[in-house]
Amino acid sequence: MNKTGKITQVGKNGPYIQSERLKIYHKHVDKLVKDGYAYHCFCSKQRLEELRQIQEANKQTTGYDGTCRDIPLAEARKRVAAGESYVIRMKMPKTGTTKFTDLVRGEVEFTNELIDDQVILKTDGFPTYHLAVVVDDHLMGITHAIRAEEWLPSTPKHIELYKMFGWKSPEFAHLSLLVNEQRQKLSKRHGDVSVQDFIDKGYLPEAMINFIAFLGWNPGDERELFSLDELIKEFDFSKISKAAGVFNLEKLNWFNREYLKRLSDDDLVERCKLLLMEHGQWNTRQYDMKKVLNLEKERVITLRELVEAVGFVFEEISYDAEILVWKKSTKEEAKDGLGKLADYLNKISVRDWTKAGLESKVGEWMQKNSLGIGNVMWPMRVALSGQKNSPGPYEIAEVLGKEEALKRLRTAIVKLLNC
RNA sequence: GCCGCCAUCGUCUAGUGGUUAGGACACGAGGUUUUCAACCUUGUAACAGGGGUUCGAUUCCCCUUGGCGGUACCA
Repeated sequence: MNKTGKITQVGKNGPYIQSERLKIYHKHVDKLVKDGYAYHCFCSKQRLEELRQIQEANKQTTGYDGTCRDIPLAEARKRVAAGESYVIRMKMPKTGTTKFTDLVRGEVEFTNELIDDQVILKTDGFPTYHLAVVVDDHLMGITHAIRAEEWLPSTPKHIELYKMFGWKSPEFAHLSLLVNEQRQKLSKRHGDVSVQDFIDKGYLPEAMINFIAFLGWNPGDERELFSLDELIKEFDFSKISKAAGVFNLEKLNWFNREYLKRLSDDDLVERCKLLLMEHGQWNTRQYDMKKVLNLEKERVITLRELVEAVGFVFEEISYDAEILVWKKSTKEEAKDGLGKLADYLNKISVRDWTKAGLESKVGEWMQKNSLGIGNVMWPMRVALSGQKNSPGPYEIAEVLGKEEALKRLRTAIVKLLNC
């Protein structure tokens, strides 16, 4: 895909757009018809519909009844020339079974008689998937058809088509479905979300890949964190599980947090860039983005949550004065402590204004003056963040810088005076 | 209905003819902690049921049950 979202040609077996391959499909269908492996079917949709209803009413296997199967080719051609509309169906053998070895399921066998004469070319001249997949895969040199389990029942049709063309069929591997909490196949119709939705929410691609890969595969030992390269290196069909996997959001969240934690500062900033721009917080020179993002990195699940969580750094904070008071403390103590703290902090040089510097200096100062959690630590943290729950006071102070931190402390003191 | 696939903790799974059935997520408890997270310790929790085969089955076979998928001029 290019920047405008248009699919561009990459391989050397193109064209890759179905409408541009119509001639190819027609050529192959013609061959099948000529060889007696496919036939024109003139049955109307209406007749087919009625047929199915009757079959259902009689509890029979539904499927095409073969009405047009034995129309001589010459006659069929005449009817086509006369303008009758038609489709082309493949002529499934009526006897025997189709057996194949699936790379994940092992031997699978289907009774041919029960398999429908599948439409391979529609009235509008387009192929159905069944024809297209076989023709394309062969022409494009596909060696392994790896697809979801929902295709397993139509595989005999594909194998039969390969035989009709005289081609070698690829290896088949039918992967178990990914299902939702209700254990149904994941689909938009059930309100399930797409990969793009997760990316938009700020899930990391590598976490998604790791998570999904482990839904149905694992290395056989207890390792869980795998990069794409490692997955490729260790992958083995025999280790794919056959049961459907439930898409478990909790586990994805865990993976995402693990990957988030491991991101380098630079990488983290880069990945949050777009999100920060959305919030109008990208071009603020005032703060060091690496430090800002590190503030909340270990407390959130997604990048979007991260950016939202650090909002308090950039925005004017508003909060209830009451939360400045620690649960085991009083308003007076908070006010008093905050006042003393502001005076003390004012004397600290900008050079010492780091998390570690503040921690040791303020710690020492508190000890000397018998101050602590209730009158300093808690109110300070709330004054800086405006939140009951937040990162620690010293790290926020460092990020905000001396000037902004002191401003927020003074605001808090005023708030306490007025309530 | 018919055809097919599948079946170990709630979830993802490891595992073997004889194991205290292991791990991870989630959950519970305790610890650490100025809050929330994080972190550490720890706990609860599974072989769907019934028949075989076998000295012995969670493991191999059959049946049942259950779940899912397919049954289109969709993919």
